[in-house]
Amino acid sequence: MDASLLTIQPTSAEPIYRQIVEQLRRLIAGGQLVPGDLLPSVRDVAGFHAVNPMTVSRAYSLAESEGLLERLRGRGMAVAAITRSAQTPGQRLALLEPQLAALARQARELELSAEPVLQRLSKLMGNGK
Amino acid sequence: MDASLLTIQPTSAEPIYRQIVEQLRRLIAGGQLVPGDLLPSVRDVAGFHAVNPMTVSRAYSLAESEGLLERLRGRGMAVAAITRSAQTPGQRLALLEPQLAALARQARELELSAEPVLQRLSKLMGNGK
Amino acid sequence: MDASLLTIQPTSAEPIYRQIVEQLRRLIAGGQLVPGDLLPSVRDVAGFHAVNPMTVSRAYSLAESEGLLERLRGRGMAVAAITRSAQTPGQRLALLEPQLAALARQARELELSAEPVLQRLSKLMGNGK
Amino acid sequence: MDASLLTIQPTSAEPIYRQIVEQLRRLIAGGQLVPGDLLPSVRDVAGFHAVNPMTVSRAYSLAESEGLLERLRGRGMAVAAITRSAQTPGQRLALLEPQLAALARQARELELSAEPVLQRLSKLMGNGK
DNA sequence: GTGGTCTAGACCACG
DNA sequence: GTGGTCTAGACCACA
Repeated sequence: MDASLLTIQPTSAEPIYRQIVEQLRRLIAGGQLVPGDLLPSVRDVAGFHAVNPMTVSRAYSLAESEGLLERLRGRGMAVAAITRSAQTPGQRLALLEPQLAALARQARELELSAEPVLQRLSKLMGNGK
Repeated sequence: MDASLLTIQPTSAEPIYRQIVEQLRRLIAGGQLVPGDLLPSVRDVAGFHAVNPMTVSRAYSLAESEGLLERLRGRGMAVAAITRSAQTPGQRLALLEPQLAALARQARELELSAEPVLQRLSKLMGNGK
Repeated sequence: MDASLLTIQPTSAEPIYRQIVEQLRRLIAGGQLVPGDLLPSVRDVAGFHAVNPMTVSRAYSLAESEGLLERLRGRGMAVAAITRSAQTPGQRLALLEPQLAALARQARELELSAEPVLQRLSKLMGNGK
Repeated sequence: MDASLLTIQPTSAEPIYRQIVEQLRRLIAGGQLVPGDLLPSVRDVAGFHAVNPMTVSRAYSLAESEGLLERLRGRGMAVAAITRSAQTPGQRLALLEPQLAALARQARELELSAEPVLQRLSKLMGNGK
């Protein structure tokens, strides 16, 4: 598990710590990181990507507080065994409500009808899934 | 052209001034605002939405510097004549692409299938439209 | 003397009233307007160029206070008989000092040497004059 | 890179924030600021020139939106990598054209011949340079 | 430490 | 009436 696992774009509008957390979230959800996997150390990641160690540390801490990672004292951070998927699909959908409402409003401002928007979104989501 | 034209969410992560600029961009692209239309005055918008006039002014100035609006001295701000309104629906849909992509990504992270998300969005958009 | 004598660009960054004053100054300096000439009425100018009569009036008043124009009661505004050219050339050059200093500073910021700047200015001034 | 890099004239008709943006544009075009150079912090500039930090911030933001500067989060603002510095002297001279034209016009209005104006400017620029 | 955003309130320029 | 500029000061996000 080396530091090159992560991709960081320092010029992006998205904060670096959030880039890391989001990537971890995806890597875990996608199975590229499985429970128990050890993450590269803060120092390694910071050195490899030339970012502030505090930023990496902050990302790890945030991921830990979300239950994505767990701290193994003396060994580092590892992917947590506990998953968040215990929530019901309805609860998870509810988390998207603000984004969905914003999207609906924006489409209305653009005088777009529902059909093309839904079609495009469907495509982006891989509608077979 | 009254101040209720704009929607402002003070609690959003997006800065107020940018919410305004983005909305103007969409309203113009969608043709709800056409070249020459006079916008509500800075003071009207500020009063109506209970925000600081300078915040609105900043939005208008930015929109002007982007070529969206033009100043009619002593009369206010108007939708610029040289504007890329009257876009095709496809071009307008493209303006939503980042939001759609983000939504798709988030749904994937939440392990949500396309169907319930599309259904909810469809309802929010008034799917008959 | 009709209203078409003046050119007004409402979209210019230069205030309308100043556009008018500056044009009057030039027209008088250039001899196109000679002392005694009657100017078009405020109402004519305002109507012809679709600007606010108050703006034209303000310009005329300003020109009057500068000694460019004089008010002939019941007849309107006329080019003043008194000229300002009584000043010595040295005094007039002194009026340009701030602009000259600013230009020198800007040229320095651009790492431009004196020669090309002087050459260009000379050309613009019609160096034979 | 200290705050004395910039010159601010609080009494000028040109807004302070624009004075800053224009100076940055020239300093970058002239090569005195090269891509990657870190600018003095908003607080330093504000303190040094006794202006409000927000005024400086506004200037930096504008310069960023123009592509002149880029934000290095947590470190400050730097001259953008994608920049049109290294211009030819001719291109740099062109940036002064509006000022030169205005000066020529004003000299003409003041009935000044080219010679004394050029002489004075030459002196101000240190004509040996 | 860095810049970003917002407020409250003043004053100015323009029409 | 319109928008523009600036100040003083607060709070936040990010590194």
